[in-house]
Amino acid sequence: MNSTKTFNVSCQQCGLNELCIPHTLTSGEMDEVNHVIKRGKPLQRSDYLFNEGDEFKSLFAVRSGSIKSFSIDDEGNEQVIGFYLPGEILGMDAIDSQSHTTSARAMETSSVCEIPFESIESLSSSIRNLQLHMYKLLSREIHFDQELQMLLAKKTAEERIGAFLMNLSMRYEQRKLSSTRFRLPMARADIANYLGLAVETVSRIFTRLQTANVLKVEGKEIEILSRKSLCDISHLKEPE
Amino acid sequence: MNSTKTFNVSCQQCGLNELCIPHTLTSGEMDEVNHVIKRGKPLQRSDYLFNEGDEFKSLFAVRSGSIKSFSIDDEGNEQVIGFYLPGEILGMDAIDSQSHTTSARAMETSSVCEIPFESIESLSSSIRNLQLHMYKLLSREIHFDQELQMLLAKKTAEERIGAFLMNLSMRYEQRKLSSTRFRLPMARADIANYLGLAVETVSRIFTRLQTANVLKVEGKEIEILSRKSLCDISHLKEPE
DNA sequence: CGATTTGTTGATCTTACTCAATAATCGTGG
DNA sequence: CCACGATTATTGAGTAAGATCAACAAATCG
Repeated sequence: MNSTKTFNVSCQQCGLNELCIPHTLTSGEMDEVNHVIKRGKPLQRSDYLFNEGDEFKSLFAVRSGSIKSFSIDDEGNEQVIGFYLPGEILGMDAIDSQSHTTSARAMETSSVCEIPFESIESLSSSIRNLQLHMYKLLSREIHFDQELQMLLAKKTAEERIGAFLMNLSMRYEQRKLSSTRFRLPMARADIANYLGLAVETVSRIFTRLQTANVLKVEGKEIEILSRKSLCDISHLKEPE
Repeated sequence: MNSTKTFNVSCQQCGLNELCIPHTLTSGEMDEVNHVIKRGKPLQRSDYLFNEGDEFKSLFAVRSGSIKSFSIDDEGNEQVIGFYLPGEILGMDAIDSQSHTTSARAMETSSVCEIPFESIESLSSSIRNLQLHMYKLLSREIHFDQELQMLLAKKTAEERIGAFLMNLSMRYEQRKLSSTRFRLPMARADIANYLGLAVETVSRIFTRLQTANVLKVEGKEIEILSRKSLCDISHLKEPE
C-alpha cells in the first residue's frame, strides 16, 4: 500500500516541505528521494554555504535558520538577492551555468540539506511527478523574482517594506508559524539592500508604521498589528 | 547515423535556437521534439499571445518579431516584465500556478511556435538531455531576473539604460545579428516602464549618450558607437 | 492629409539618499 | 555577570536624482 505516511515523516525530518510532493509520490519513490538527500550541514552565523564562482553540484534546502544569497559587484558592493527560510530551496540560478552566480551565508545558526543535482536529474527522469515538481519549483522562483521586479521598478519605499513584511508573514504562515509575530532574521542593512533602499529609510519607515499602529517593532521582533493596513499601504489585496 | 543535420534545419525553421540542443539530441529525438511543436501563430502588432489569468498549456518560442510580457496592477498600471526576441521562450513563470501570471503581446508583426507543456513533460522524461535543457532554460531565466533585480535595486538611470542596451546588443549578437546597429522593437515608454524610470528620463539619457558620442539614436534605430563607453557607463565588464 | 500617438526638452517639485550625530544592541573576554 | 568596543539602528538636516507637469515636435496611421 502506498501510504503517504512515510513521506510525511521524512519530510518533517528534513524540512523539505517544498521539495517533497506529499500526494503524488509513493512511499517507495519518497524513499528514493530521501536516499539521495544529504542531511546535516550545520552552519554558524556568517558561515558560507557556497561562494560566487563555486562549481554547482547541489541544490540546498533550508532545514532551520535562514540563509541569504548575494553577489558582489565590481565596486565591491554587496547586492542581496534573496532570503531563504526553512523549507525553501536555493541554488537554482546555478543550474544553467554550472557555477554559483551568488554567494550564500547563514544569517543565524542554520542547517541545510544538500541535494545533489545529478541525483535529482536521474530520479526526476524516472519519477514523473518529481520532474513536474522540479519544473514547478523553478517556475515559482521565476514568478517570485518577477513580483520583486515589479516592486523595485514601481513601488515607493513604504510599499516595498509593506510588501516585504507581508511576504515574510505569508511565508511564515505557510510554515505553520505565526504570521503576525516573528523575528526578522536579517539586519536592517540587508532589508534595505534587498529592497533597493537606504538603511535610514527602512528605519524611518519602521518607526512610521509603528507610530501609525500598523506594526510593533522591537529590534528584530516584529508584530503586525493590522494586516489590513499593511496590505493597504503596500497596495496588495489582503490574503484570506 | 545520428547526424545533427536534420536538427539544424528544423531549428532554423522554427527559430528554436534555445529550445533545441544541437549537440546532444539525436536526429530521431529531434524529430520527436519537432513533432510536438506547433508552428505558425502569426501575430500582428498589439495582438495578444495570452492574457493574465489564462490557463497555462504551452510555452511559446519567438520565431520572428518580438513580444513583451507585462502585468496590470490593482490601479490599472502596466508593469513590463520582459521583452522576448527571436529564439527566446516565454511562459515559464506560469508552470507552477498553471495559469499565466502575465499577459503577452506582440510589439510588431511576429510569429511564435507553441510548445505544449504536457508534451515537453513527457518527452523530457524519456529524453534525458531535453530534461536537463529544460532545467537550464528555467535556471537561466532565474539568473536573468536576478541580474535585473540588481539593476533595479542599485543602479542609476544611466547605468540601467546602458546595461539594457548592452543586454540587447548581446542578445542580437547571439542571434547572429548586428550587435552595434539594431532597431528597438519597443517604445520608449516600455523601456522606461521595464527599467523603473520615467519616459522623460529615458529620452534625456538617450540624447545625453548621443551627445557623448556613445550612441547614435534615430527614433528606434540605435547604433552603438562605443561599446567600451557603454560598458563603462553601466559599470559592466566588457564582453569579448 | 489631419488626427493621434510617441518622443523630446524645459522648469519645478518630491522622494529618498547622504552625511552626521547619537542610541541601542551584540559579542567577547575578564 | 558586567564592561568594553564594535557593530547595528535611529533620528535629524540638507541635497540630489529622477519624477511630474507642461509645452512642443516628430513620427505613425488610417
